[in-house]
Amino acid sequence: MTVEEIRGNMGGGERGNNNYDNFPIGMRVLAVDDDTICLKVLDGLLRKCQYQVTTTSQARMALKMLRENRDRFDLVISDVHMPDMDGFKLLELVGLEMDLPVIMLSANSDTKLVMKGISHGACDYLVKPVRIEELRNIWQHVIRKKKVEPKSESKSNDHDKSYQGSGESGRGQSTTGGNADQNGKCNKKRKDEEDENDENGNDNEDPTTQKRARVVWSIELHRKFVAAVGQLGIEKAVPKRILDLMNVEGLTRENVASHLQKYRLYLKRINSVQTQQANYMRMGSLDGLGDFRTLGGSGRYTHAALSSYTSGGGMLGRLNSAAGLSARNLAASQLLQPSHGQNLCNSGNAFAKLNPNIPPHASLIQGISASLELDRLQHTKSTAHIPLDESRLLTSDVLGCLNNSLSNVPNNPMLLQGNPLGNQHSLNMAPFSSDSFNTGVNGSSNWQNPAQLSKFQSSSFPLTESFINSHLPQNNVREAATTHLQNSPLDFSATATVSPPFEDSSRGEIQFRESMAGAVQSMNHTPSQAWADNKQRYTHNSNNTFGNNLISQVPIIGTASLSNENFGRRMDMSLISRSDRGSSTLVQHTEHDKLTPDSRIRSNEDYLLEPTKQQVGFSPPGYDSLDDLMSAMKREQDGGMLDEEQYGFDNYPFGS
DNA sequence: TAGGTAATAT
DNA sequence: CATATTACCT
Repeated sequence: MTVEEIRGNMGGGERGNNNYDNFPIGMRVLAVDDDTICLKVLDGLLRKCQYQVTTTSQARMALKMLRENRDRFDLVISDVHMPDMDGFKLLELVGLEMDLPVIMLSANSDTKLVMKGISHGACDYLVKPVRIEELRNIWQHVIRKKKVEPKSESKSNDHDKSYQGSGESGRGQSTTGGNADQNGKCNKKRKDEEDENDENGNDNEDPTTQKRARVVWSIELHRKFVAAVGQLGIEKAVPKRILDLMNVEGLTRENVASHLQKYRLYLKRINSVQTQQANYMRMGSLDGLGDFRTLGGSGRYTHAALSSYTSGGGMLGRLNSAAGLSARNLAASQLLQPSHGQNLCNSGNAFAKLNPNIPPHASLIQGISASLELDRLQHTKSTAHIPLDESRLLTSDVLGCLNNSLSNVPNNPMLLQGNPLGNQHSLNMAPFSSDSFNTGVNGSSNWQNPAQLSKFQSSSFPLTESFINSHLPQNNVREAATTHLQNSPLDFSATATVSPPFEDSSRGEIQFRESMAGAVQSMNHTPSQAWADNKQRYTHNSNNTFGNNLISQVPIIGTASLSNENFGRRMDMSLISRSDRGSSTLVQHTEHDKLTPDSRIRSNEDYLLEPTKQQVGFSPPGYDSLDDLMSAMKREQDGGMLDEEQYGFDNYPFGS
């Protein structure tokens, strides 16, 4: 963005005597902190950066100043804890009313707070004491915002657009709705991709440009898409109608069609997973061979599975080999004993068996694991520690009982959002999935991630950090996911169910998100089995987060208590085993992990012993939302369950 | 013309 | 290599 553009975009108000020819210099910053010392320091630092600083120790005053003349400042940097007004409140109001970039400041680097800040629309979250280096770059938030602004398609879509749904009982589907304001603030949208800090001033933001930039299906966009599909009902969701419903300028029917194609593919895959479960259950074969043909979500994966079978030599063997990574570190690798392996799978089977009629849950769970998978996929990209074969191997074998085809899922976040939920569930799930989407995509090569996100990462944000940067072997992630899912699906459903009660949606979302993220992370840890190669960092924090959050949320379902206890126990163990673990390398830490196996197994057993309870707690009311998808799936499943051929989706209900 | 699917491009 | 785009067929 050029200086001129900045000028032009800078709200048009009188700039006073500001000179933007050397932009960052003179940027008008409003610093808010009730602690006058901090404020002073901050002021000093900001001035060192040659910003034009205004300070106030009262949030209300800050708000007043901002309201009086919203063009008076370019950026707000505010403490989180303030007596007269919560920093988040200020953040929210500012975001709502003047849409200035806001940077949160706090001595507390607690994950929750960071999450809350970012989720509420903060462009950045700085931890005190703030270093000047951090402040030197905050101007980029101003640029970023200004650049996103012009394109904002806000008004047309958000609330109003919905409900033109025909006879269809328009389900809730406020998926995006109000949050768009907050989130959108710092989220970049679709095609106006933007570069980080470049003062070069070479820009091309010419809206009239003919070249139809390839549509990037941002989370927002995808949400809309999903919302539209949900509204129409999966069966009636055809490109054109979706397009109408989405009401996104510049989007073509073709774009939607393409996305829909992918989406359907994705749905199928999910469905196939489900089928697999069923099949697996019926066949009950331990060697897994019989199922593999069935299990393959797609041709190539079937092959992969088969080949891995031959090389691995039977499921158990593979179980061992797959888990062998961790087995190294387990003195007595009990958890790799056949019996346990069997148990693991049986638990999955049991689960499936116990809940054959409650697909929604399955989907829920699969969704979660799929999200994990996305994470894994990313790791695959960025790290090449583990031979792909092995990870596959593990997928189809050890975890074959549940989610073998997940590795095939092209776009996992679809899963969670994918279900035409539209109601509270989607509300709850979406944030998580979008997060994982974000997270996942951030690391991918072709995604320009917003600065606040990268900042996010770099500021040691535990969850994100581990999500993005951990060099977790994919196997572990997956195994963890699956193991956990098999063992305590309840935790998730419970969590999801509990979320709504939170005061406001965004908060609920945040918490949910946290807990989910925590859960996910915990899954990484839970199986404990040393995960020797786990180079994760910042784990301690996240564990705390998880422990506090999830556990506090889950108990609503009475029957869940047992699981929760186990969960908690596992978390604790996780904490223990990790407490000493820094960012240094794995090998040395493996000793710690030896602590866990026993208890872990017991935990598993506990889970296994409680299938019925799980089931009970597992069928909360209000799953109507999932009906569309699920009924569709079910139909398909009923029709061709025993005929495996995952390829035979021609009769898939989504078809024309 | 629209939708679905497969091929191709990025 | 995954995913978006384009082409082609119904």
